[in-house]
Amino acid sequence: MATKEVIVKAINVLSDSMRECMRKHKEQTPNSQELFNLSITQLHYLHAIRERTNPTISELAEIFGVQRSTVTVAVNKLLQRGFVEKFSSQSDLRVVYVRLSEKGKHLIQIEDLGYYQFADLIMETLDETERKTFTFLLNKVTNNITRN
Amino acid sequence: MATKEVIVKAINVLSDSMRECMRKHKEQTPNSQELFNLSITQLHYLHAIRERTNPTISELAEIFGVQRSTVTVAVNKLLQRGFVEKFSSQSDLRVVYVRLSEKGKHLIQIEDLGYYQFADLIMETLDETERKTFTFLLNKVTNNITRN
DNA sequence: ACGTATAGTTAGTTTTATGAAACTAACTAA
DNA sequence: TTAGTTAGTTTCATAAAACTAACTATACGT
Repeated sequence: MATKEVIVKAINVLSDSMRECMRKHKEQTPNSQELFNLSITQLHYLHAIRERTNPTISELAEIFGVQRSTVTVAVNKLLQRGFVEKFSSQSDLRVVYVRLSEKGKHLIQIEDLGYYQFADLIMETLDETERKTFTFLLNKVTNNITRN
Repeated sequence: MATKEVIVKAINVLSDSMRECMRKHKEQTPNSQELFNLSITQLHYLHAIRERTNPTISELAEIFGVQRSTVTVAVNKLLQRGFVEKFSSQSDLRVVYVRLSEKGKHLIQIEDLGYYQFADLIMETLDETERKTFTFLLNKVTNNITRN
């Protein structure tokens, strides 16, 4: 099987499997109604906000390829529920920054536990040496992509 | 960095990067309006249908953890646009099977090209040996997960 | 043959996501 | 100071996705 095919297959299998895993995690978590009553899109926003330092509305619009108005609405919804905070730039009063609140950080941490479960699922296939190698390569790939 | 952290980071980085990559692919593809005027959810349905042989409505509802009525509506929408076909079981006339039409198969193939681009992005980080190792391990993981 | 269970559909509703257009406030350059 | 731009918001409209409840048609057990 060619390299590309392996990757495409892996993308399909792993993303299906992860969705399933996250769904189970959500079901198992207590108070999940309150915490997880967020759409996938809203979770994407929280992640994107966590990954950068204080993005602006326009940056988020750029990242997701949507209109600024869409971001305004989405962020305001997260604001109402206390997951994020907004604050103005001092040098340019038009600009609005967004960051996670403590509650938002906490939520994402709980969500990460689902990722951990999935990570376990992946790792239980491999022996100790393979695990090290896999982790090393994954890390290399990840770092490279982050750097663009 | 611990194994789990590497994986969680990789999930975040890779899924962000892939979303971005698929968006670009979509923009670059001609006739994308007609072909890709599908939501992410609808694409998930097409993938799920491709991965199995002739799932029923109830099976799809189980897979996605939604009501059967939701699946009926989603599948009918795909049916109207000619991406899937429905046909009844011969042994139980209540049961409806779903499969991809030729047009649906074609669509997914085009979408796979986006995955290929992403695969390229991943692979360009690694040298020949690393690539082989990475592919081998990924294949092992994937096969194991598929087998449940 | 009758009653119940199952597979799927239909109707109606709610929530979320999105875009377009009109708007305010703030900044920039001439 | 005036004209134009930029950042963000608000309002309005629409579509997708999900649910519940009521329904049809089929299957099955007794």
